[in-house]
Amino acid sequence: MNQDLQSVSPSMSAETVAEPRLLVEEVLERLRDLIVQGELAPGVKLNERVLCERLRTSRTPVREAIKFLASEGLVELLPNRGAIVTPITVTTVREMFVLLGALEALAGELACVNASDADIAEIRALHYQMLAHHARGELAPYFRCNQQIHLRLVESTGNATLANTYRALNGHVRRARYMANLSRERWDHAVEEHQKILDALIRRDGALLPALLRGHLGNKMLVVLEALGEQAD
Amino acid sequence: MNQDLQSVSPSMSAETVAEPRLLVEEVLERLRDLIVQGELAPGVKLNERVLCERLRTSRTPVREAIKFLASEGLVELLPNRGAIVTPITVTTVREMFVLLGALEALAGELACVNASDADIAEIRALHYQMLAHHARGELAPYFRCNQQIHLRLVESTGNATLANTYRALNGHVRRARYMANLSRERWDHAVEEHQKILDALIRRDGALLPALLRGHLGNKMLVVLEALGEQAD
DNA sequence: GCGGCGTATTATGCATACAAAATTCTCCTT
DNA sequence: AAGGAGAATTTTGTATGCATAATACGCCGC
Repeated sequence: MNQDLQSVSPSMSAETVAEPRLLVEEVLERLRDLIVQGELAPGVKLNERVLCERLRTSRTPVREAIKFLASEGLVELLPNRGAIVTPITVTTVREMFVLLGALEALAGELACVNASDADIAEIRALHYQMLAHHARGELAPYFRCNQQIHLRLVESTGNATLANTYRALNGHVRRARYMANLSRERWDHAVEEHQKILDALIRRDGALLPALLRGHLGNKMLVVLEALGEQAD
Repeated sequence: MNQDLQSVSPSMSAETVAEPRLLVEEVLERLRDLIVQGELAPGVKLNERVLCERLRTSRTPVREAIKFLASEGLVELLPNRGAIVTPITVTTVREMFVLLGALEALAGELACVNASDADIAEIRALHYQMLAHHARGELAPYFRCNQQIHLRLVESTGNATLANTYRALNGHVRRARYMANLSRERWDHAVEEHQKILDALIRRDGALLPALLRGHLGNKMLVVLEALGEQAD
């Protein structure tokens, strides 16, 4: 959904007039990172005064950013009692993965039709980069590539609304993922799935790709739910 | 996404202590209605002072509500220039319907598994009520029933995340719909589709229902795009 | 009459002030 | 010592103040 406050397009020209970014945007981005990366853990209370000191602003931008994040679902508003980081429950994780599965399946279908050859080439490059990290056992970089691939795929559909919705949901799920202690076996399996996904995309197989993606997401869900220490169904 | 600020659960007991609603909530709800119902037309500037007078508050709650709606996508923030009601373009309408189609398809699939018999009975009742309005040519009540049916279907999946995402997107689309000047022919056709949808739901036909819903949404899209005065592809 | 420049006005963004609600702490009772 | 009433403190929600960016207006030249 949110279209403005996050696309900052960090232009690299030396003479950018340094468009003075709005404070709310700054705070919003920073808060979101803190939450997604788990530094502000699920369930913790957001104390405005503390956040103000940490972010060096007054309460106004902080409060406005919190409202934004509330709509995004990353924080929950408790009337007269401020806000907390939205707790992660087995139920919501499961719900979100089901939804993400459907979104990625749609993305796969659309990508087969709408993605440019350049889009696919870029995803292919990311895929091989990811394989390298897998081979070296570099988990964090692997995850980054992985995320990039999925995001690029969704973006290659040309459907910005889809991409925005995906990003928002993905933010939530990523919070849960940092605990996902991938076994080598599962990891290898995920990589295999990615290979099939890439192949289907290159062949623009609009029937197969959605199914592969949905299955892939289903497996991701199992991993995360396992990490949450709960039986998945 | 947004889970708190809209579920107000208007308890009907005579002795509800009248929990003093937060002003932001009030403003948020009111603003959202104004936008969804088109009273604040797409593209118009949101002047804080004017809104404050209209809603009898200070700027703070208004500004916070606007941030919330920005994340929801109903308004766009223009740095240093306030906010406008998100314009409706052919592109975004098309994008949203594609997305809605996938969401409802997913909902159909899940509903066939998870919906209770009571859920289905309720949808069935709404369906017949809708038929009545159709027979009498009562367009507005027809639309209300229609909305209700789709919403109930999505809710009957038991996937709250899905339902929230659906609601947000649907809000956008509804803004475009008030212009949809349904021809009798198209109207009849839509009703036929709804009949098939209901039948498939009752039979819990998890293979057919998603396809029907997706097709139905596709047709809705055509109607709306037509009304937007633009060729759909 | 039209266009452009400089000023006046307005609107926005951020900070702060104030009131009410929630929380914490204290101290008393049992 | 545990529990609870009540005051003190903190925190939130809302209003307002102030600085700056954007806009509107008027004036002048052409």
